[in-house]
Amino acid sequence: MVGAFAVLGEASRLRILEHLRGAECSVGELVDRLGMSQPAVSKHLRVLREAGFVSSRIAAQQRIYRIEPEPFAELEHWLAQYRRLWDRHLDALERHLDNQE
Amino acid sequence: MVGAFAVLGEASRLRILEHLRGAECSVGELVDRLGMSQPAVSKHLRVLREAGFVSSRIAAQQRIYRIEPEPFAELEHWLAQYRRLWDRHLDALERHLDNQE
DNA sequence: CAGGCATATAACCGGTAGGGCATGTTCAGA
DNA sequence: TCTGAACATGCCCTACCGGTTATATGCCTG
Repeated sequence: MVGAFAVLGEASRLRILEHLRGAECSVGELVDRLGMSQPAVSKHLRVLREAGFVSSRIAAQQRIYRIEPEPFAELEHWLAQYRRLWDRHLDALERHLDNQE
Repeated sequence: MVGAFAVLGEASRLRILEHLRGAECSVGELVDRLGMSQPAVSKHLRVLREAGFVSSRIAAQQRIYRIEPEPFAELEHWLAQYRRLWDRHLDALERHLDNQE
């Protein structure tokens, strides 16, 4: 879990994810949009890929990257442990639903 | 936003939050539970405090720390931008499982 | 008010992460 | 098969981060 946060705790990587959120993207397009060197972008993409946030497919000479949903689902699950802190109403609702069963 | 993730991208700080999730806690109690030096714990608490994840009140010679909900709400909000990605994923998974039957 | 406890801060150090440059690798097209 | 495009990787350097030790601060207690 800490690994996922460490991956997201980097401005360039967050920007990459925001770009990929709209549509999948080649490395070159990301380089243009981020104004960073191509090796730097590739390194970040590698980190994101090894953490499962993105995957790539090969199209000719290009690598097309896209977002993968699983790590986000894990974040959601982690966050749920803390949700009752700021949404006690939802917590009460959960107890209500539990009692329904 | 990236700041919040950077704060969470550290094992000791996540452990601190998990301890505080159950109940508020003094620095000394955290030192005992984490098996770390007191200055290290204080440094992490400072980072967490400046990021808004925790707040402290003074009780005699002790500082009692507790979780603050706002940053978690911001995480929730950030995650919502990506939620539809894994909602679709879950939908696809369900359809896949349905087809299995 | 002196002493001790709980915590914060300072100074320092070793590891590591991010950036750039140079280079390797793969593939399309002439 | 040769060339160039697109991307990955290796290497180096610098900056920052987390940890420890030592010290400062603030508050109870005798």
